[in-house]
Amino acid sequence: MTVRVRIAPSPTGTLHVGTARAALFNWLYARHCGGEFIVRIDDTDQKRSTSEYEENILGSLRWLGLDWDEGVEVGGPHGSYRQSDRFQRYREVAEGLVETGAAYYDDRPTDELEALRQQAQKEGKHPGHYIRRPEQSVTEGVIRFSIPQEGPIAFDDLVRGSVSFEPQDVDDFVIFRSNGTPTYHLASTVDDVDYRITHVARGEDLLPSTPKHILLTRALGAEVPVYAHLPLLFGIDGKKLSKRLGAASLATYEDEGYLPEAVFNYLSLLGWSLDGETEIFSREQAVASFDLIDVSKNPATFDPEKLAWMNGEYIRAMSTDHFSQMVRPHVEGAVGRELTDDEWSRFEEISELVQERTKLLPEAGEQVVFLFNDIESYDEKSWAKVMAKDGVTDILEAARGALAELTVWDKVSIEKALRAMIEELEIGVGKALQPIRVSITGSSVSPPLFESLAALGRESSLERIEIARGMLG
RNA sequence: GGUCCCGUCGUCCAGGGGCCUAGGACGCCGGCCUUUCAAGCCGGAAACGCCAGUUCGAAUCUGGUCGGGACUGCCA
Repeated sequence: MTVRVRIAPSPTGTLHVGTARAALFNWLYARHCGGEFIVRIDDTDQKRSTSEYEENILGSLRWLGLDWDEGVEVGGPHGSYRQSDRFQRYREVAEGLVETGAAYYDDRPTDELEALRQQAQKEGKHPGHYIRRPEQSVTEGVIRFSIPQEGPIAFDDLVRGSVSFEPQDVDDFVIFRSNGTPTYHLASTVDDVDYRITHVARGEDLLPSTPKHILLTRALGAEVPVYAHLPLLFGIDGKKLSKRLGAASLATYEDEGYLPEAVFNYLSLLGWSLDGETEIFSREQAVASFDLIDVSKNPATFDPEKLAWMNGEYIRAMSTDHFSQMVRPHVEGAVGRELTDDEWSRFEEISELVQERTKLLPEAGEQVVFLFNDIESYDEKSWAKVMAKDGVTDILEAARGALAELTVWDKVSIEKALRAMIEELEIGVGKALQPIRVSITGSSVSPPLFESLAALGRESSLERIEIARGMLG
């Protein structure tokens, strides 16, 4: 039997990190088993669904490298993979279930239902306890699924083990709304049946809904899929990862300069591990050893710091050419204009040094603006720490003198000249170099100085040292 | 309130009766390297929620307890 798994995002928002992780695990499982990964759009909530969100979601999945074998945009043998195209099908199923007696119409008003819920709660019972099939049958309103009050509903969850619910604790849930649209429970279950989904790996928040889906599936006369309820993801504050806390949307990570490989790698480590030791690994390695049975049961906290570290690892691992190419838009963004190829070659002189110092792509831009723009203002702390000191004027004058004599402007000559100067002045290397650094980069933190001077060029370097010297009075 | 799920360093993940004086990673602290910052290298602090039981032996099995979470909608 071919493994068929799916991710069924609902386009009521951007792709959430938790959904992305669920998609990732499904994808990994499909690839590991040589099965099929399906992307379906659960847009039964027509009020909140938009095509913009759908595009965002699909774009993020593609960015992560999760390709799908069937689904929206790529098609497949099961017709449309968008639930809004299948409302007729759901209506037929719902009405069919009414005919067989598995479901019933219910026209009781909301406040009446609410009263029943409160009564049940007061008695320490499940809220849906009294919301069962009424004596008097009606032919309009919502359609509710009638929970057979027989034995417990038990199943073996791939990550949780055996789980069981008593039928009296499962409410007669609505499968079809009075406005003629299906609910999530109906549409999702019908689709899983129609599309021959074999394994349903989804967030643990859906565990309590699983008995409903199992009963529905059985009422449809279909085989129940294997379930795997994935642990939830939490934000660093210990609360459920939410949009309000920022960065819950995968697209944000793309914008902030994270690499898809790093995000893929990091996400796969939330609730799973390759071997308990290896942190950095390829997609292929993950595919080779991934199995839903190995997914951990406990919820995980999404740690942006570890992601950032991992992103840095990936940045350092790429070729410098590739890095330069990736980082160019970020550098141009920081500089504020497009750079000519001539200017760009200045960056390339020190790109390797920048690469080592970059965790997030945009950081590279900040490190090298000094190469292209004049120093508008010096970093306050840097100035106070290194420039507002005795002897700095002498150092800058000496440095300018030494550098002005150079006929060859490259790293080796610059270093030689400056070291000779330092020896003459009989001061510490750090003490001598820091004022020069602040003069030409505006900050006490920068890429290595000799290379920076070389890349900046003779004219600008001398000029900046002079300007800084002038500011000291 | 009810149902279900979960409890190993601050965080993520190993360990599933003896190999555990509990391992790896991020972060943190200290050191080395060093022209700053990174990177790299070396070292350190840091956890089996608690109580019983089973057993020669429990982080691992069982029960209870406490804590956390999810769900409880004509959202998904």
